[in-house]
Amino acid sequence: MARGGGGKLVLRIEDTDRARSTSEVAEQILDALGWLELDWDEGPFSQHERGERHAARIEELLDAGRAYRDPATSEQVRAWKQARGGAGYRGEPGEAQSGAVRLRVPDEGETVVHDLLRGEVGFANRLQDDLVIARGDGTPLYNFAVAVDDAEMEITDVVRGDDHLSNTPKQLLVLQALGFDPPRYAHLPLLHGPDGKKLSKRHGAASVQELRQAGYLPAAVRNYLALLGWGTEDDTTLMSTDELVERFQIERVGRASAVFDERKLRWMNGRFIRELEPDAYEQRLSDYLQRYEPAAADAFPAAAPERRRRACEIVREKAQTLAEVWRLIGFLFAEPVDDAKAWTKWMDAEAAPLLAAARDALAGLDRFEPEAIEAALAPIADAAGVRPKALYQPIRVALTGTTVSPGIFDSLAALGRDQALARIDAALRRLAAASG
RNA sequence: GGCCCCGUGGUGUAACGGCUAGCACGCGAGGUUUUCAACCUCGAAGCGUGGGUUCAACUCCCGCCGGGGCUACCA
Repeated sequence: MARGGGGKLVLRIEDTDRARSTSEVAEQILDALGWLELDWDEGPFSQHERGERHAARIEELLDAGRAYRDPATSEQVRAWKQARGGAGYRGEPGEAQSGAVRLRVPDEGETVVHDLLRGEVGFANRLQDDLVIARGDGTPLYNFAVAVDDAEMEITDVVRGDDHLSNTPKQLLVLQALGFDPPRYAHLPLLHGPDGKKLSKRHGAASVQELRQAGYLPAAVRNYLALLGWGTEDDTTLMSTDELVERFQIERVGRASAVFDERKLRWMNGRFIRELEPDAYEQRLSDYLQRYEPAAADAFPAAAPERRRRACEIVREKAQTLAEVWRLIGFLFAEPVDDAKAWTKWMDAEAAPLLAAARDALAGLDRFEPEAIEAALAPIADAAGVRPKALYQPIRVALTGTTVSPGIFDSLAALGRDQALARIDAALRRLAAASG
């Protein structure tokens, strides 16, 4: 956790899910980390070794008399507490040979968590139950396993969600019983979804994948996330990852939970995506389409490099996410889509002569480039005494099938003269057929 | 219920106890304009609440209200 280099971050995947195995969850999380462009390796501790080390530590505590076996059921424990005004449960050390293993918690004093963000948070020991560190069958429980792993893996800093703050005294008690020094703790505020519910770790991994699928760039996601619960003194909003690393200070992170607002992420992503170099843009887009856009998966890579580059150029200023791109440039790689509403709105008797005039003007051009195309088309609407839109929208519908596309001159040029004329001709034929 | 954390506009945040509480997203109104975006200008909108300390409180203390977390032989 050293700032500015060399630090190594250990991520412990401790989540399980009834429907999925731990390794599936791990795979998903690692996939998300890879997308976020964070390097990772699996580390030296195997699942099997962990189990043996935990068992040894439990024995150690049992032998030292700091833990004991207790057959009490949860109902009995509840009754015990009820009878004592909610005091922490205390079993009968030394009696039983079976049952869960409980750690003996001191009756006096308090266990205080030194948190980087919240200062000292104290928990009275007399209110803390003698916590179960292992089940009757000997398998360890979370709060015990985590504490042992932290100690044995020599974790220096624990940064995790706020929801673990009240687990921390339990872990501290385990560490204390085993004679280990505790790591430093920082409990970050939780994130809430737009629905007001908390975004849990389990949803978290899925959520990063959703962000990926929604067409956001890793750099934008990192920037946005950093600004949740943290802000700079000088109100800087847009920061490269390098700048983030340089400026971020965990001590400045706020303590209140934050609501995840996707609209701001969209805006931010738009800023990042427009900053991308042409090659990077095409690469990102290509990867995205390959993964999420079945209709484009074959068509895009199969197209001529020149066309792909052109498509990226004309769409770049318009799309805020990668997910919006195909909708805008698909017409360059496939036939026009069928949008009945667009057709009935713009393709009428008034459109036919305008389209025909546009077709002739385009056919006569020497250079089929945006400026030349604009110069050729602009007079047509003028001469007919109609708003430019009356000319351009029918052309757009003829080329793309819809009313939304990149700039019409750019679109025409990118499509090329042959295809552009062919599509306008097809539209004219369809118009003629309709009018009988 | 008990324990713990938190509370600046709709959202995310900034502000040595001291300026008309700043910035960003979003929203509204204009502008630009071939669609949708983008972009430019202007605008509305906030310190949960009641006390206390102080010359002075968003900032410190207490109560209340509100939100959240933990209260498992789950992680």
